Amino acid sequence: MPKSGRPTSKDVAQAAGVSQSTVSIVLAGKAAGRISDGTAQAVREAADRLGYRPNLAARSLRLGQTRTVLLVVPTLSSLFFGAVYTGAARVAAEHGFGVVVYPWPDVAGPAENPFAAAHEAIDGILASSMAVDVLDGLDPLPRVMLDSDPEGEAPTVNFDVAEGMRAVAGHLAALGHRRIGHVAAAVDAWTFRARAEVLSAAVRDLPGGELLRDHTEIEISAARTAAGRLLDRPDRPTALVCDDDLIAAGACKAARGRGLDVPADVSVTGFDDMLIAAAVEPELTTVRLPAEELGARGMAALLELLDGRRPGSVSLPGRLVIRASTAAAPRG
Amino acid sequence: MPKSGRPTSKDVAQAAGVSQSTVSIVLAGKAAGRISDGTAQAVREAADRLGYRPNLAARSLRLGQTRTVLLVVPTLSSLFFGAVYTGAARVAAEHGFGVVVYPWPDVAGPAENPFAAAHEAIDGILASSMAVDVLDGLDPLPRVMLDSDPEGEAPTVNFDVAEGMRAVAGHLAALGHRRIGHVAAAVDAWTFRARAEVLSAAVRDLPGGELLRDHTEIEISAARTAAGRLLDRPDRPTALVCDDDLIAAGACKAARGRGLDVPADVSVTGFDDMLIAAAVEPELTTVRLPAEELGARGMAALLELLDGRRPGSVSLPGRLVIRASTAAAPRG
DNA sequence: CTGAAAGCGCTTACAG
DNA sequence: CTGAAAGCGCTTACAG
Repeated sequence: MPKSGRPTSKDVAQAAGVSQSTVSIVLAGKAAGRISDGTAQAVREAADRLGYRPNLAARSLRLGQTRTVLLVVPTLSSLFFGAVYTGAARVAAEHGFGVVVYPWPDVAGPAENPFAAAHEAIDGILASSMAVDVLDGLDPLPRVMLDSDPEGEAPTVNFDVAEGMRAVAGHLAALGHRRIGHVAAAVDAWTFRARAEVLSAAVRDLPGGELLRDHTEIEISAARTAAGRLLDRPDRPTALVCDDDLIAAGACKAARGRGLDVPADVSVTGFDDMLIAAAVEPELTTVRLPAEELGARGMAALLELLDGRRPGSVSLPGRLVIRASTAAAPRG
Repeated sequence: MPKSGRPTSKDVAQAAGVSQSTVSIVLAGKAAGRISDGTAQAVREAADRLGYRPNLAARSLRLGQTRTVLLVVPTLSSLFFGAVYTGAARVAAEHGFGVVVYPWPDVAGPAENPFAAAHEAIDGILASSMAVDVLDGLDPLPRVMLDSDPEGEAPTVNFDVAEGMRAVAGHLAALGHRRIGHVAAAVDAWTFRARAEVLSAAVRDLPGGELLRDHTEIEISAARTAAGRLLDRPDRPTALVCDDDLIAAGACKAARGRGLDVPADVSVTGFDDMLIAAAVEPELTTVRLPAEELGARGMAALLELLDGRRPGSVSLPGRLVIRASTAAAPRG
């Protein structure tokens, strides 16, 4: 009978007429061959009756581990990271782990670091799409980097963005586009640097190819402005390759605002294939990035790491999804 | 000097030549008038030098509280809940609390309940947009309900959706619309029931008003189908009121697919004013719901509750945002 | 097959 | 102004 508040294992022990150790062993599922069936049964019944749930703080303290992982993402104002969380949480749950999301530095601000936070009681870290080195010199906890520079110390799980971007370039080249605008994300992250490099190389290798580049925040109205600058040039590109579906949505608005038809006058491509790609008209040709799988594979790798093994780095294929925002280049 | 792993307050005490209690008092910021400045200084230096951070599990165990709150949301596949989290986390951080997100039952599945999860070491619960009674009979932890039926036991923080829906109806009525279709969300939640009731009443009060209603998941292609059913009726509505911006995006596609212009032939309204409302063309007339403030006010209320006070229920105004998807009803 | 004891790292009365 | 001690609730060697 608990005096007050939540029952403890001591209360269960008393109710079942056994010792605290017996309760612990039974409820941990380690009774086999150690505790008689009758006793085990009595313990479980008492626990049920009292509504006993173990105090996790005490267990963590005793065990020196929390079975909780911190997922650091740049923002939750993007469906992408919701999907990463979902994948990570699913795999974690299968192994009795919880996932705590920490949007950083978006919400917490750069001053606070993820490890000074109140929910810092964690066993490991999964960090997605962080600017280079931003996590360096912080906590030495086991860590897997998602969608990040593979040159770092920690194991990575990445998308094959190079392949994705080459597919975009190939698709546009086949449609006869030669003068291509890159509406690039003004974000210091590995994935965007990789995309820019690959696109530059692909256009360079294209006979008569010419690349114009401008930068923008990943946000519709800023993207519209940046894309507009490209479209207002005398040597107007016939295709706009955008680093994100949101940027592509802005680029479509810029085109329409200038009386240009997408895709008849300008082709536009996105990247990610999030919800918005299929919401706008015309629906976007884009590269599908399996965000949920990124989270799932990342968590699997972190669990390996926590288990003392050394996971290999993983690269997940992206896939070109051809929809209605690309068409043959207009005759120049 | 820590033997291995993380330094503890004992290590800091030894390094500073003081007792563990002194370390605890100094680092908790309670030194004033109790510990000499020199000693306090020495403790802080030693802690810095060793890179000491308190073990949260131990602190939680000792204090009987975790300074962590669980935010239960139906899904993270919606920007709305990302915004709720952001607001809640900001207020929580100001009070030294952390927020753990738990998408339920979307990710965890209905079988698992939020309190059996590994990250269950929490002081209170913030639950947003849950189906009625779904949390009843679970953990008796202090709780605030967001965007939920105000008839329940727990304090609520809600949007004034009635006012928002009346504004939509008034706007359409002023534009001359009489035959109005409601593309309603097929989701068992207070907010959607409230919207349906208010819209029904508003159209009933409109001379010559007629309401047609169909239901859909909150998802573009399903919404397109549902809106299509309404548009295919012989008594085709001249306006489609949608329970969500995503549904409105689908409704626009349905209209366009039938050669109908939005807004010349059909007006369409959304609800929420999330990203997508300004991404599609025409941009959506919709009701802006301050999701971040919902999270912030909810957390403030929960903090009050945790503090032993009884917070009042709050209703946050929505605001009609008129954009390009509504226009005068076509002459019938 | 079961129990008594120790100890994880912290904070807080209490003693001096 | 500072220290020694107790105890939060758990799990795991160890003893019997």
